[in-house]
Amino acid sequence: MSEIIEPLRGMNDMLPDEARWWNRLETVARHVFSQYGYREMRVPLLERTQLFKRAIGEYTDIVEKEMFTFEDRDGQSVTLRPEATASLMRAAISNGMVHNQRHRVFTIGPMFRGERPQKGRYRQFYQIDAEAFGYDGPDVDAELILVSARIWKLLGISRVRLEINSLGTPESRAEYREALRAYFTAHEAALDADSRRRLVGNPLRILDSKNPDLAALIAAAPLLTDYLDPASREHFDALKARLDAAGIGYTVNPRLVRGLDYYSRTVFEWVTDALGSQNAVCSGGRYDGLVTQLGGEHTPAIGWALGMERVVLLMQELGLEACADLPHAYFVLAGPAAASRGLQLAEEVRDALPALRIETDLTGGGIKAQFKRADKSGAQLAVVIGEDEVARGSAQIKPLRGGGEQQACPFADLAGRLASLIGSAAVDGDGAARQDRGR
RNA sequence: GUGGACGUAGCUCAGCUGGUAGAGCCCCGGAUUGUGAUUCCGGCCGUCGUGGGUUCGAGCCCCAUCGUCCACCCCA
Repeated sequence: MSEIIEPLRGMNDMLPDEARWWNRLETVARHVFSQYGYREMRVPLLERTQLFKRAIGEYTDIVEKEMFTFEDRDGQSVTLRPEATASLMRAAISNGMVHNQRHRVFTIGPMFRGERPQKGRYRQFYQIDAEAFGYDGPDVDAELILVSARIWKLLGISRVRLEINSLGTPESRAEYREALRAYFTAHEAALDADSRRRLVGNPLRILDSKNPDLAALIAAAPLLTDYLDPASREHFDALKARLDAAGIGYTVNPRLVRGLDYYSRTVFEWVTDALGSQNAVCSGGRYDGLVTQLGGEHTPAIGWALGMERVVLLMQELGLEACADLPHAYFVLAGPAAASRGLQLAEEVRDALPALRIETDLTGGGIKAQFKRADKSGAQLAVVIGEDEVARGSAQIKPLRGGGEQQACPFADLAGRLASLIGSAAVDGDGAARQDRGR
């Protein structure tokens, strides 16, 4: 045997039991997107490094130290996308979608960031991204938040809280940045090393510090809200009114600044207290200047990204349900003739009841062993087909959970009998269910 | 990138002050003839993360390395 090849740090394999949760989340998200007219878009995972530098900002942590960047065969610098918005907007520009047009889109897929892994933070991680471009009013800001809120609602997620803020225009933000820099420079002695570093690069990020020693100093710092230009303030007030009208609870967090340079005006973040340190499950904001930065015509835009592993973790923590994938019926097939006839019967049942999950025993082993597997599979019913059954043209159906007697069922009635035994809910197709393989 | 904890069978873990490894689960088979989940019996499973070092001897000590987890940082 050769040496076993291990996966890379922070790269995870997703096994079937885990994937059930992801499927549930993705199914719900796709459903909600279709309800609101958001259409799917898929873009490359690999882009020119320059795209991310220009979009996210040269001096952000992501670009400075977290990107997977390397040279391709032609010696050109390429990067595995650390987030989706830049790629999506590049694609929108490349394909002429921003010339006096409006679009609402979403994409689902992996992102890559070379951070030290911990709970809810991995080097390859998955996001669901929603973006709307071509709309400049606060209505679209509200709609995007409603889309995310509806995903929580359908999933049954609680313990998430919405925080919102407005960053204003780049000009008012610059003015505020200088005010902050002046304030913190005056108190530089009280700052920790990280904050001193941020004082030079991006003083707004000091506001995000988790250091309790800095809490008082930060609380007394100038407020972004006081520097907001009138148009941004009006926009923000209108968004709040929309949210109030829709019954979406939120708190205004004047210290919410976000880490990507391209944001302007509205920013928001859904946070949870159930996941430890990585508490942001979905966040985003408006990026009206990005398209121009990427060489397109001025196009207002806004979007959010939802961290799929964080939401899955939250679903599990809250005891919610995943997609059911346990078979409804398990076919026990004893003997060569039965194996062949059984597969054929299973096909007929699948034709008649498309939502039913049927697992056939493919081992050709003894009946006892097959029954053990039938039980282990979690199926509700075992359908037994052996030599006798084939000769008689009638299967035996045995309930494996709860009560009920084993009964004979002519092959011709199999689909109908299974449908009535299993129940219409399951036969019609069920989205989510608790799975108990045992009792 | 910084700090701390950890890394023993497929899984969860035990292994006392160093003397060349155990349990439960899982899996396979059996407890008379075609029926599971309970019970009983039997079987399979390990280069003790990896590489060095100390020692007569290391899973237990030392160093390095890789990985996991938690926090910082960052952010989804």
